[in-house]
Amino acid sequence: MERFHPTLDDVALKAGVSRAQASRALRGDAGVNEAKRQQVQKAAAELGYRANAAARALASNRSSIVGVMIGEPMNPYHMEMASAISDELLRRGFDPAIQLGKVGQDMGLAETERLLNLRAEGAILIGTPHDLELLQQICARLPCVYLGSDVTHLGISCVLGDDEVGARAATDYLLGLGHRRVAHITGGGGAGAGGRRAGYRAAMEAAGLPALIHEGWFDLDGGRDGVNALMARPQRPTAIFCANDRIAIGAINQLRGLGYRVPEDVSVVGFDDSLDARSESLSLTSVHQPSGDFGRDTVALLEERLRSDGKDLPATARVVPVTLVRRGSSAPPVG
Amino acid sequence: MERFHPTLDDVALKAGVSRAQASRALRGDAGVNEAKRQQVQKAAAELGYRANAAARALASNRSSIVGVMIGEPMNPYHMEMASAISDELLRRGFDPAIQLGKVGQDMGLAETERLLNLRAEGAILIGTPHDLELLQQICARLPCVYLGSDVTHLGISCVLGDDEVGARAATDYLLGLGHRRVAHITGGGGAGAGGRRAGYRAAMEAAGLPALIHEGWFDLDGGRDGVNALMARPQRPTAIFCANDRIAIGAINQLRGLGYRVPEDVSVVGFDDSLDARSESLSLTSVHQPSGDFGRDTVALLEERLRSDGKDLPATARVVPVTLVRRGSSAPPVG
DNA sequence: CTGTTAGCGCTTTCAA
DNA sequence: TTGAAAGCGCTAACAG
Repeated sequence: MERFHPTLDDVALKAGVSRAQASRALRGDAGVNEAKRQQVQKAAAELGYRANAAARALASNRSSIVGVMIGEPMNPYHMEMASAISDELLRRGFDPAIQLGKVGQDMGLAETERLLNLRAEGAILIGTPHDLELLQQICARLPCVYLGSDVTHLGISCVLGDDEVGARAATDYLLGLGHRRVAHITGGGGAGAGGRRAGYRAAMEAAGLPALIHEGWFDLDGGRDGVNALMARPQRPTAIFCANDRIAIGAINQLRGLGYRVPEDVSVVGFDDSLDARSESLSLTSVHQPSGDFGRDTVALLEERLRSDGKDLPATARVVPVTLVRRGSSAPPVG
Repeated sequence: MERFHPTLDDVALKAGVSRAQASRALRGDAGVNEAKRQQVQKAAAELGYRANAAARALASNRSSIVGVMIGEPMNPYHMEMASAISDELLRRGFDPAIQLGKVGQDMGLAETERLLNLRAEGAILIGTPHDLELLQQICARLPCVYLGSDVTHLGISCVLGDDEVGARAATDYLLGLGHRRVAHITGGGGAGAGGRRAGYRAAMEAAGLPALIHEGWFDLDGGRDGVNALMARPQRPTAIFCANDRIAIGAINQLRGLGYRVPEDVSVVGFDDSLDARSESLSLTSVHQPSGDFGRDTVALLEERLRSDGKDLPATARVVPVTLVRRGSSAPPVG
């Protein structure tokens, strides 16, 4: 239970330099005799010195803290993003303050308050809040980058996957396999749902086929309801493009429950390429959103805004390329 | 972008009291004239004052930070626990420092270092690390409570569900429905897997039936492989008790993919009662582990240890009662 | 009940 | 390249 923590003075004393020099040496400041730097580092290591984050923040007036608000912690893909972002923040010397959202509830002012108390330098918002009013209130108090959809029209910088291109690729792929009745279960008003709907629409239109849309929502039950509705139509689809993997998983489950085989009777394609999609159990064809790239871009964008300090940069949207990954849940139609 | 932050001096000045009194008033210390307290609070509110967490930590020598290490962020049930714990910490005035584990990788010294830098008062470990050596190293440096299985023999306090009773209840329930060939897909060496295996064994033995165990692991693919193996046996099971919901989901999916109906041909029961289990899509019968209770017990246990300060309390195990929730994935056997 | 006085452990001028 | 000195914003004795 490391109760005693050596201070910088202890290190300085042991290394035979002043506290100021010890501080510089440890932080890699220029202007320190290389030999002394070694001495200081050695002394620090021997004492098991670890800088007190609070003292450092107070003295330097820089907390290094960046809030990470996770809208849906129960959505594994959100967590994959969060994980990538957290790693990237750490790599760049920031200290992530992760906040977990509640089911069916936007994150909001309470979380922002906490970040303000911590003197967070900025925040990254993963698909939350949905409420744009709230989003603007948060962004007015803290430099933010929003992840999931384009909100530049609100003056907010963001990073998003190329939803439209991804959706179009998925739909075109199904059409290319020979499917004609390709349906789409949407993510309703969720982050990215709009672009995916548009991409699907565009692909169907280009093929001269009618769009077959069921308005759903980003969850298992969205997929289940979508399948129930779509398969009850006189003209049953032979392929379904789902707005995310969770919908796709719910859809496959329901299809199989109804006695349809996947992919023999119905092909299913998802979006996100989450860990579950990649599992053998599902082997879900899906649009891959590279979480690593999202992490890097998001942090880079935030850092840029942080560095620009006061000067209001125009809101930027970074669009991350996405790619279709073909797996076992899709095949040409039979007959 | 709230660049300016009023300090306690600003508040004190405005309220016409000393800084010390302002501090006491704001923190709810006893020994402050009630009228003055009001004044101070009013002044603070008007100025938009928010205490600087770093300064407070430095001066009081109490960070209020508690680390929360999440072993499998991509496991929604882990996140449900984490969410409950985070809420409870906040409620009790702690500041959760959430750390996300990587797939297939224990959390370890690097994360501990970070907590030590933050001068965290303690840590809560959710199902990580698996490596007991590592676990002990972490707990030697920071007051910890482990969540998921009994590790009191290592001198570490922990909170866990009543795995054995839960597993027994699930198995007895299936037996009570009339099933004779009840199989179990285990969680391998994962947290809680041992108790669940034992509970299943005990129930089968009490019924005078042979145990039908497939050693799996806590993931979708564990369920898939388990089903493939079990359904290939000459004596196919008519019911499967899975060591967690993820296994159950993989199992159901695979069963349906193979053409079996659930629950008509095979009943499936899970463990955890995660959000997904409760969804209509799955309607999974499962052993409910109340995340709220886990959160409260875990934080209470940690707080107790924190208060006891130096005096080494003996390691305690808090066992949380669990209950079976019957849903659509289980039914009496046909024929 | 209240104010004064010291720091907490670090960074950062400012001179040397 | 170095050290001395002055705080960062707050809490916690200690007197009144």
